[in-house]
Amino acid sequence: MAWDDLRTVLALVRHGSLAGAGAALGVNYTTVARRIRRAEGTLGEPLFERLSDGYSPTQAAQLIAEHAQDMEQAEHALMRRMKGAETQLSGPLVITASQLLIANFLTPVLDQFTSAYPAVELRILATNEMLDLSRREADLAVRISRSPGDELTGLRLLSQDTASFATADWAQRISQDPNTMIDWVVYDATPDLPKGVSPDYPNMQVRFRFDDMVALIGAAQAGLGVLRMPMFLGRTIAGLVQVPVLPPRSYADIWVVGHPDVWPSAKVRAFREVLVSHCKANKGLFVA
Amino acid sequence: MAWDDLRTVLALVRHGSLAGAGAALGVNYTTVARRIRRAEGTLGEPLFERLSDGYSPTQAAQLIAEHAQDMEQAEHALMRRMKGAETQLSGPLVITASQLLIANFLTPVLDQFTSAYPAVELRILATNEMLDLSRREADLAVRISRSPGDELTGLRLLSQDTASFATADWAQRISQDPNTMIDWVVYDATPDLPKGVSPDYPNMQVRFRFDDMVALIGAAQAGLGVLRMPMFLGRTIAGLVQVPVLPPRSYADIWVVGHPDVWPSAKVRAFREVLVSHCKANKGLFVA
DNA sequence: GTCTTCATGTGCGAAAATGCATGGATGGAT
DNA sequence: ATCCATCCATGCATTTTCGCACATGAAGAC
Repeated sequence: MAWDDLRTVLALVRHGSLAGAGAALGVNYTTVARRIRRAEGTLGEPLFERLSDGYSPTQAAQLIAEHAQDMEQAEHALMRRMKGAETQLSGPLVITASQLLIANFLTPVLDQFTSAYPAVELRILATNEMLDLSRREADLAVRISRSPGDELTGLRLLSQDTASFATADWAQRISQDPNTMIDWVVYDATPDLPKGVSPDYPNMQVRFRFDDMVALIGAAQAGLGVLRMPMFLGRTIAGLVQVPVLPPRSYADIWVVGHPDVWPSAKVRAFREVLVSHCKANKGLFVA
Repeated sequence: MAWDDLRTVLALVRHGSLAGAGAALGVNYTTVARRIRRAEGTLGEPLFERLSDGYSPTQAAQLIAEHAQDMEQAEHALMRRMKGAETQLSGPLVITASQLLIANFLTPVLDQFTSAYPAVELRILATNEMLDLSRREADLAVRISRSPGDELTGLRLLSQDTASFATADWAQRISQDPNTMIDWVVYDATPDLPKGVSPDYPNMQVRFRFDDMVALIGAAQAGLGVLRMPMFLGRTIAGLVQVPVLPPRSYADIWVVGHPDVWPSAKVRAFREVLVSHCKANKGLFVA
């Protein structure tokens, strides 16, 4: 039994269509179709029902997918360990962090790192998604969370507070009349007003909800309302000043996390060192 | 990373030479060389040192082999489970048992089974080696042992005794004069005289040792001495009769064992049924 | 010393796998 | 009702992979 055919079956079970599986495997979809046919011939058993809207796996294909998944895990473990054993400071390195963390705090780290190690091909994945470090979607992640997560190694970089920010216009209005109606712009995931608002400001309402933090910041910059955000963001972003509506409040820590297999790699360690020193030097930015 | 290349690395680490690995994989050895070169190119790292007497794996190759072994286990598990899920009574079925058990007791089972299920391509591995049922070297094994073994399912088929056998000539000589010198021919693995010999025969010596049971039987048939063997064998083999030198003694049971994944297969079950009924019908052959 | 055996590299032609383009079917949005 | 996106099957040209034959080098048997 060809192992690559097993992998192809897994991809097709996962994606449900030849095109999807082909894209995932980096081959033309006709190749997927042919490999499936070959596997069916080898096993003497149909693996998929050809439906008008895609391939539907039979029980046999599901069984294959189940075990091919184990094989895939072994492959990932292998790749992680090979990465972790690397000693040279060249070649690819993949880092992930949230868009805002990168844009507003980490750029000096990237600058310093690529200057120090020009042979490393650094790739940045600026996304809010939690990439799977076990599957090598990234080598190292900077994350805001309460703990590094299962089966990952982590280093606590920073403690941080959140506070409320708005345009200078709002700041002036609020200071002149604490009873004025204060508009909030909030993130979708937090449906209510932030907890811990000061009792000195009795009139508040949620004016807009956004599902995107960048858009939210834009709204605040445009004067649409007050926004709760991490201290470092409010201090960094142009056009916003802190307002006393929400007193500073401790928030989740910032960590650098990686898979223990990958952790010892020379490149990963080098990046960590630059990162840690930059964080130490800028501790004050994050707390009230 | 191509999974089949990982498998090729594993094979080469295991066998140490292109030719050996090629034979194990069922491909030409030049193909092995090329796949290794390709894998080295993909990983950007040498995997083997080319020595005059073969390929010597680097640490990276050993790491690959380690994980490819996990992948192989997953493959074996898959194949076992697919086999176990088979419901049709056709196609290949592999049985293993010792040479002597097959030649002297199991032939009626084979006859009956192939008559009842002519579409099954039955393959017999008549060997004394303990084949690895987890690796699908066989689907079912008839074994003489005290237990079915780790992670295998088993069914106790028969209890059996051993006793001493020799030519009629020897039998007569012994009965005429219990004090005559009695020669033994013994199996290599049991260096001493069998335990439990009757005190009625004081003069005994080991005359020959053999490393092969068939040769041993030939020696006994040629009158070279007395041989301890399972009851059913002594009774079945021409030219030998039981002699009272070694009173019948209980020996290890006969089991049919298989991997639990494969056990439910229709073919495996069908064979088991024929086997069990033949054993039940011939229970008496095995005990004194 | 020579011969045999077992090991690896290389070049060439056959075979297999792959990508691309075309054609056809289905279901949902407009 | 129509258009469009998405899916699949097939045929053809190209690329890649593979097996075979031949050459070579080292180590052990006689």
